[in-house]
Amino acid sequence: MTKPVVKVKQNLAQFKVGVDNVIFSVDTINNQLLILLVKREEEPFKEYWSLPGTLVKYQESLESAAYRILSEKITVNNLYLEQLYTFDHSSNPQFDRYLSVSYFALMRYEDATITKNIKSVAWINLDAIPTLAFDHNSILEYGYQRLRNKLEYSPIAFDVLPELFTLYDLYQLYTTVLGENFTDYSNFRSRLLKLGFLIDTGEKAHKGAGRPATLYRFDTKAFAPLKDKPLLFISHCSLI
Amino acid sequence: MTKPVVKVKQNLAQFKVGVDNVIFSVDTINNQLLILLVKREEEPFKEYWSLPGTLVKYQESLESAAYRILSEKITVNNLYLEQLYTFDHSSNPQFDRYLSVSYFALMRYEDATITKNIKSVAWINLDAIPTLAFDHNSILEYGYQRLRNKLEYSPIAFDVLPELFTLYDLYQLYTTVLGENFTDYSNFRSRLLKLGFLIDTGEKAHKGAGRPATLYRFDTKAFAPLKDKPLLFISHCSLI
DNA sequence: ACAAAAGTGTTGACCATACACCCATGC
DNA sequence: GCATGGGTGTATGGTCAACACTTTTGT
Repeated sequence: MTKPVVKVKQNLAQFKVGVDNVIFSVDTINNQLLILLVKREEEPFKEYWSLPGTLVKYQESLESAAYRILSEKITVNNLYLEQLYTFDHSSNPQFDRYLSVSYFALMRYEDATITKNIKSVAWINLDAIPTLAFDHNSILEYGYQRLRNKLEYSPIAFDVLPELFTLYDLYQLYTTVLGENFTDYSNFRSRLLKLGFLIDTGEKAHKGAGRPATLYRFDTKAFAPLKDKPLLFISHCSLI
Repeated sequence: MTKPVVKVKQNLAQFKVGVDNVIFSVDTINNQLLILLVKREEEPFKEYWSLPGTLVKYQESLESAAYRILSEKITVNNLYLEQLYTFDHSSNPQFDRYLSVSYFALMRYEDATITKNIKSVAWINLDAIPTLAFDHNSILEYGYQRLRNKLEYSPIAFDVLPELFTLYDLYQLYTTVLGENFTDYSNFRSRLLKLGFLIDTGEKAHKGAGRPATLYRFDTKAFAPLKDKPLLFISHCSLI
């Protein structure tokens, strides 16, 4: 960043800055991808659903604001959050200019609970998103694209899963976001294990009937050398 | 974006917004990747090199500001530009808060000329970047990562190349950015042609001795169905 | 004729896919 | 015993990297 220079102050725009979050949760049980939306109570776009957002306060960083939005609506243990894009809105020049910095977040549905006593906040299925306030539909679309890319190329799944998880948990996370037909479980399994950053803890998870599943742990150190390599989690060799 | 709501004005931060550009140019003749830097003439960081930046004026969008920086320093025909990241700087609370929105740009070195009469602006080899002002070294690093990713996964090369180009032009662009050993020319060639979005114009480029090269054109329509497919331009199937 | 630049072809090793099959547990 | 969920194995076709080879031009 270039710090403001004193002598050129006259033309400079003053900005208000808002943060809007695209918050995804993965419901692996019902195989749903959900978005957290809030119903607006004021004009403009009164009664429309919108992405949860806020204006940035003094003494609060952008990222803090993003986390504040989250914590005002839900409580969650494991999540992934990153900045998405900054949208510029050349609004009426008689008002302050307005910038919207969007963030996207991912978590498991089972792991997130909407704070009590908050009405007009809901998890809505990605396939059933209505027309949202402002340009939030396109922000959401942009966030969904980023989510898919991140899941394919980065180990964000392990920020979202608990410390110990089964390979089936992982697989379900992937299929819910990317669709059922990106690869079958058997190949997914051998691919991930071959990469060598999943540690067999020896512990087993018992889920009712059936053979108990091995619990794995993500090994950050073993993953480090692969950090800059592309295309780790899914295979996309076929060009068509 | 959520529009400012009137009743909660007291706590809100006011921002100045700056734009900083990471401007890459590819010198395919000398196989160099260059960055446009400017030498600061004021404190802080006087005499340090820095990324070209500016504060955003009234009536000017973020992207306009990014283009303004460019056009004040260089003239260029074909370029690719996109937003990179928004950096937050919780500076002294008695001053306005400051946000830096960074952009990255790519062009060919042959195609870009530094505007006359501008001193202390230079193309500097990526391998010889000094310590820059502020946190510009990390912004640059972030931009370089994005550049490599974009080149691998998106057709940005065709925004940078002229309308008609040879496959060797394209290959040199890739090797200069990604390094010599990502694939050899023969394989690069057959891969790209198999994808079917490069049109043989029939025209030939004569560069002194040697067989004349076929000039190709990028076919946007033929590319469209591949837009959302990952991993088009380089192969990364091998996991190690 | 020869060098230089462009373009083609071939091969072995490896990987992805699809699918069939085996294992461990609760009831 | 058997349904249920977890895990293993294998054959086939495709892809890629490496490298040798051919074609077309200028001098």
